[in-house]
Amino acid sequence: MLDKKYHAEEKEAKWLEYWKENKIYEFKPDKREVFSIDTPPPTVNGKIHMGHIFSYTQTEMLARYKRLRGYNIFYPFGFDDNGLPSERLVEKEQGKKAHEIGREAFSKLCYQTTDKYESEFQKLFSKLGVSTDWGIHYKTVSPSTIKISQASFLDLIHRGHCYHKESPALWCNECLTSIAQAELETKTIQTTFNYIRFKTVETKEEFTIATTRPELLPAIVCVFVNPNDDKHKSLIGKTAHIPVIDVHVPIMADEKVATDKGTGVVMCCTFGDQTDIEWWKKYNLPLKYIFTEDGRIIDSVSRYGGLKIKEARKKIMEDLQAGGFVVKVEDLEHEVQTHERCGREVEYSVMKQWFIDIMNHKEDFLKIGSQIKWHPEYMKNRYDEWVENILWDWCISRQRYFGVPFPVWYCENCEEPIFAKLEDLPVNPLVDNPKEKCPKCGCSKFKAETDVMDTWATSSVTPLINMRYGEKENYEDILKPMSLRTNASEIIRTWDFYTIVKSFYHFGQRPWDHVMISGFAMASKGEKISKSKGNSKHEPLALIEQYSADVIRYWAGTGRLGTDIAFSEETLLRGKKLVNKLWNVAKFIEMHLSDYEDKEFTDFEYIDKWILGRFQEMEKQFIDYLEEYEVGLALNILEKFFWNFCDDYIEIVKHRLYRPEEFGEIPRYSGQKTVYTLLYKLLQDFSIFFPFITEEIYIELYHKNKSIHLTQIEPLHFDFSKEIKNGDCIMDIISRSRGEKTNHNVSLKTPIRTLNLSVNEELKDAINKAIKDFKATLFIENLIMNDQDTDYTIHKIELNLDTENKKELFQ
RNA sequence: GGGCGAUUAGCUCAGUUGGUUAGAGCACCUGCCUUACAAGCAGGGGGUCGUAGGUUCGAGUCCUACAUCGCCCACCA
Repeated sequence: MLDKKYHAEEKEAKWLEYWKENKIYEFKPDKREVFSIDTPPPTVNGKIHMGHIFSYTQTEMLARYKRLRGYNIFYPFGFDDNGLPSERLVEKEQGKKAHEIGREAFSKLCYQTTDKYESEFQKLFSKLGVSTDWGIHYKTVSPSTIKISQASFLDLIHRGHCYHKESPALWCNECLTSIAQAELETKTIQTTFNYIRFKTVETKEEFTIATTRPELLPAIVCVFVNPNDDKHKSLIGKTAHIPVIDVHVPIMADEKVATDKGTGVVMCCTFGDQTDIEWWKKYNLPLKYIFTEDGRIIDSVSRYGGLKIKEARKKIMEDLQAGGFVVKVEDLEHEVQTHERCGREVEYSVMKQWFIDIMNHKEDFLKIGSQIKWHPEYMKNRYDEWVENILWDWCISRQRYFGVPFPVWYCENCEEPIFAKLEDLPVNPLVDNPKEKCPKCGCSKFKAETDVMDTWATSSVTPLINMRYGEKENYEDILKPMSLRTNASEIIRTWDFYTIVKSFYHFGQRPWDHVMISGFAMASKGEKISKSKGNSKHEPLALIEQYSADVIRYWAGTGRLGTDIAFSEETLLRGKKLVNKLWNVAKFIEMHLSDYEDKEFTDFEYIDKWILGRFQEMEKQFIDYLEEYEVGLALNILEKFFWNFCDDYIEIVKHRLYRPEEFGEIPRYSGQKTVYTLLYKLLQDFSIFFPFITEEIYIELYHKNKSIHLTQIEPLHFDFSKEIKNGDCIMDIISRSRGEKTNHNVSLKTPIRTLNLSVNEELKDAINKAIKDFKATLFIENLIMNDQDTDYTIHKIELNLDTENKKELFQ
């Protein structure tokens, strides 16, 4: 017996335990086709908010759908715990920088901290009913992951797609590491645009350069003007004198100089921006690197050496002012590139870094991108745009501690890099040593590579981790490619792109068949959840306690794919009502199934055919939506059908279920069979969204299988199109008649003395077939039906307002 | 500046390939104790579908421009 009230907290805990014990979501290869999901390993950065719930739930629902369609689901969860995000978390918690703590101690703290947060994440996702197999979950710092990540690196080295080179790289002087282009975030800042007067050495001709970064004056290696710029043509070929710094540099011409920006004269520094690097390469300019790695001017620059970048900017401006070199200073709002992890403006550094070749294979990456089906389709543009516009090879080395070490040493004598052997992985070059002498010079002393890999270098191999790449017992056959990758749009350029890069290099093929892109959870409309604003007032665990996991899932499951969703108490309330209704209707149906035995039966009442037909129609659309990964739209139509089922159909069939002596045993059985069938199917469909309450009802009422989540959706195949059409008309008439009662402010049980209709032949036939249901539902005493060609016309609804009659009816 | 998306009732959102009177929930109003559910049921009011053009017999839906918002990218001279 179902309880009178559904107590979510108690039941949800019960079913979580049950699923775990019975290994309901365990992955075991068998004859079934595998549907594999590459779900984002969340960054373990300490904060769990509603956004996490949202982005994982839609994927989870898809896993449940595919499971119900007979697929063997491979759905491992992971945690992205290596790299800079974890380091920053630890530094924040400790109130100390990594280098102050020391490499080994710091790594230890990172492991401890990420473990702690991972268990919190796991707890949350479990509570949500995420149907992952926790037995195959992974971390991006475990020995087995490090091994795969290192193997991936070595494979790329051997295939010639990865190289070590001294080259300008983006540098963060807060995190003290190089970073990749994908880690940049644009920020708008207030600054000043400084117009500075220069002179040519030869003719003392004056010209002005506008710059936001006067502290780069000591790094100027060249001045550029546009060759077609009449105003500045005369400068070309002359020598510029840099004020205050007192250095001479050549003035050259380049098409890239825009005449309408600033003054049309540009200083080229090594390095101030991307264009500087291009010019540096193109014209083979000297290198004047003036910043230390922690963001100060190097000591060899006189007057400004040792100053922080911003201090130097201030001081040099003072000096320029004093010398009369400043023409004017304008306030300027402009955008700068910052490091997404810390917000610090990025600089450029020149040092040896490990790069993965991107620029030579852009066409291939675009081709692979188009072999993948993107949901929604327009998200593919984001990918294409990114690939088309990318400018740098992928820098994967980071001058940090907590990450996957490069399996590399360098010969102390000849600098030759020595790579670890595949069979020795994982290795830590700081601890382990090469087993052979340097093949080049025979030296046996080595320096370890101290850099670690960028976190994306590892998270880009999640398909390889999943398939246990390089292991004897692996899933390479089943997971090449995986079925589905899901993530939000912001990491198309990183996670999706890098995974495609690696898959292409390792296997020459796409990593997955489908990519599903979700939107973001917003704190409210137009307001992204952000830690700095602290606008995610709702703690996920508290919300689950308050509303139940099923209801939270309802919120997360609404809306269209790729579209942002606002946090909304109203939506939660709506979900709560829906869950409650499901419980109540199940109770009602249970009540009428005590003597029910399921058997073959085709002699359905007309109205039963109508609702079965309507369900079949709805479920077809429901499945179509889910096949397009439109979880929210599927839920939408299911919900709509369900309320109609309760309010319309159940109200009609009640009489038959309660009073077989009046309406007959067979019509009652027809009703029982209908509600038995439909509740089962509704539970299956709803189980995608509400795994807990549907399980509770299923086990109590059906229990044909160990769990509803192991059943299969088998679409109905009735041919009830006529019944659907005429049944809808009957429902219209019922609805209009009920309206008439309401408009008279009387109960719906008020009898109708006379209902006078004209109907077409087909509808007349339908009403006659459903006559008992029709009359009983509306309490019709007298039905008059005339003929007409069009569907129907209601001529008169005369209510019987006589209280005496009403009394009789209640008895 | 480039790309993509969004703009529909007071609020949160649906509206499939263009086809009668534009839908739902919440909120609001009016009724109804109806042998599952008052966390319910039956009704009602409320929308020039962002703006302006265009295509069409017909446009919320297709095209063009513009506006506003969001995301991604480029812009440090």
